[in-house]
Amino acid sequence: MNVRTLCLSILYEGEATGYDIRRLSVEGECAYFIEASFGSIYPALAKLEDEGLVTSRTEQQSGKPSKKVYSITEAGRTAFADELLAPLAPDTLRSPFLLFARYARILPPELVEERVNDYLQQTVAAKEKLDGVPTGSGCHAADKWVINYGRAIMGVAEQYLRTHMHELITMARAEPKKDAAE
Amino acid sequence: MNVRTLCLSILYEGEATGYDIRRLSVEGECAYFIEASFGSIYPALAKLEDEGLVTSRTEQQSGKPSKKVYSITEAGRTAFADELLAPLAPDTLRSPFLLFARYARILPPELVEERVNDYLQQTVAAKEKLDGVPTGSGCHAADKWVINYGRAIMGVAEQYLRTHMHELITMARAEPKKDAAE
DNA sequence: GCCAGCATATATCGGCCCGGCATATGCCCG
DNA sequence: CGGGCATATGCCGGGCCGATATATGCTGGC
Repeated sequence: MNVRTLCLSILYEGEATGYDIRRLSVEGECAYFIEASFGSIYPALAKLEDEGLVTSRTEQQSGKPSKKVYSITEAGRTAFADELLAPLAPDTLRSPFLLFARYARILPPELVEERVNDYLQQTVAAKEKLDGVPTGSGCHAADKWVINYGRAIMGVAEQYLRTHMHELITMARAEPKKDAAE
Repeated sequence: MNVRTLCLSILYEGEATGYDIRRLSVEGECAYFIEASFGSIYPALAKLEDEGLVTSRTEQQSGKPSKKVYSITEAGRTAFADELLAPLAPDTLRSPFLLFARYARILPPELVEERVNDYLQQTVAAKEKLDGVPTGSGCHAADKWVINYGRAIMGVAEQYLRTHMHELITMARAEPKKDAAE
C-alpha cells in the first residue's frame, strides 16, 4: 500500500493537485490510517503520468503559482482495482509514546505526567476530528464504516488513558537521575 | 523514535545480538507498536559501537555461526535516557485494510468477506499474543500497563469487526466488474 | 537414509519514503 | 510595511524495509 496507490485512490474520487493529495492525506477522512509527504507524492504522480494511469492539465491562477491538476484515466481505474485485489500487507503501528511509557521508572514524574497528558489530548483531538466528519454527500457508506471503526478505537484509547494514566505516573522514579545508572 | 533508539531500549534490559533484537521487535512484548528489520538494525548497531554507546564480544558456537553479543555502556544508558527526554513524535498507523475497506463498493462480496475475515483473525491473534505474555519476572509494571492498553484496543477492534463486518460485505458490488468504470 | 526446509546469524543493496529545504507569490494582520 | 501564512512544485539526504547472499546444523517427511 504505497504512495502510488494512495494517489490513485484519491484521484479515483475526483481531480486533485499534488498539494490537494497531501492535504487530504493529512487532514482528510483517511488521515488517521494513511499519510504521505510531498517528497513521495510528486515523484509518484510523475511516474503515474509516464505510465498513462493519470493525466494532467496546468491551470493558471491569478496571484498563486499555476497548478497541475491530475485526473485518473480508465487505465488508472483498472490498475487501482487490480491493486485492491492483491493480498493486503499487515497494518503497522508506530508509537513513540508507548516506547516512552515502558521506561517510566527511569523518568521524572512531571515529565511522564506531561507526556501522558499530551497524548490524551492528541487522542481526544483525533476522535473529535472523526466525529466532525460530515456523514452526508460525498461520503460513501464504507467511509462511514471506516470512520466509525476509528471512533471506536479512539474511544477506548481515551477511556484507558483517563482511568489508568495515574498508575503510569506513580511508576515514574521519585529520585532524580540515579536509577538510569543501575 | 528510530531503530537506533529501539536498539538502545532493548540493550538497556540486557545483552543481545542483532538477531535477538530483530526477534524481540517482531515477537516480543513491544512488537505491536514498534518494529525493525535487519537492514536497519545491523547498521544501527555498528554506528552505536563506533560512538561508544554499545560494546560487543564475539561468541563462538558449535555448529551455528558465531554471534556478536552487544552490551550497552554507561554512555549508552545516558544517551537513551536523554532521548526519552526529547519531544515525542506522534503515533502513526498504516492500514492497507482500511484503504481496501473504503472501496468495498467496487469489489466482489466474496473478496471483501475473505479480507475482513482475515483481518478479524489477525486482530484476534494479536490480542491472544498479548494475553499470553507472562506478567511476572522480567516484566516491569509499565510493560504490563502498555500491554493492557494494547489489549483494550484489540478488544474493541475485534468487537467492532464482529458486529459490523456484515454491513461492509453488503456494501460490496453484486455486479461483476462494471462499476469500476463509472 | 536423504533432501528440503527451517532456525540461527551477519551483512549488503536497491528502492521507497519522510522531513527539510528551495523557490515563487499574494494575502492578512499587526 | 514587514513577517508569517497559504498555495504550489520539486529536490535531496538520510532512514528504513524487503530481498538476497552466505554459512551451517537440526528436523521432519517420503
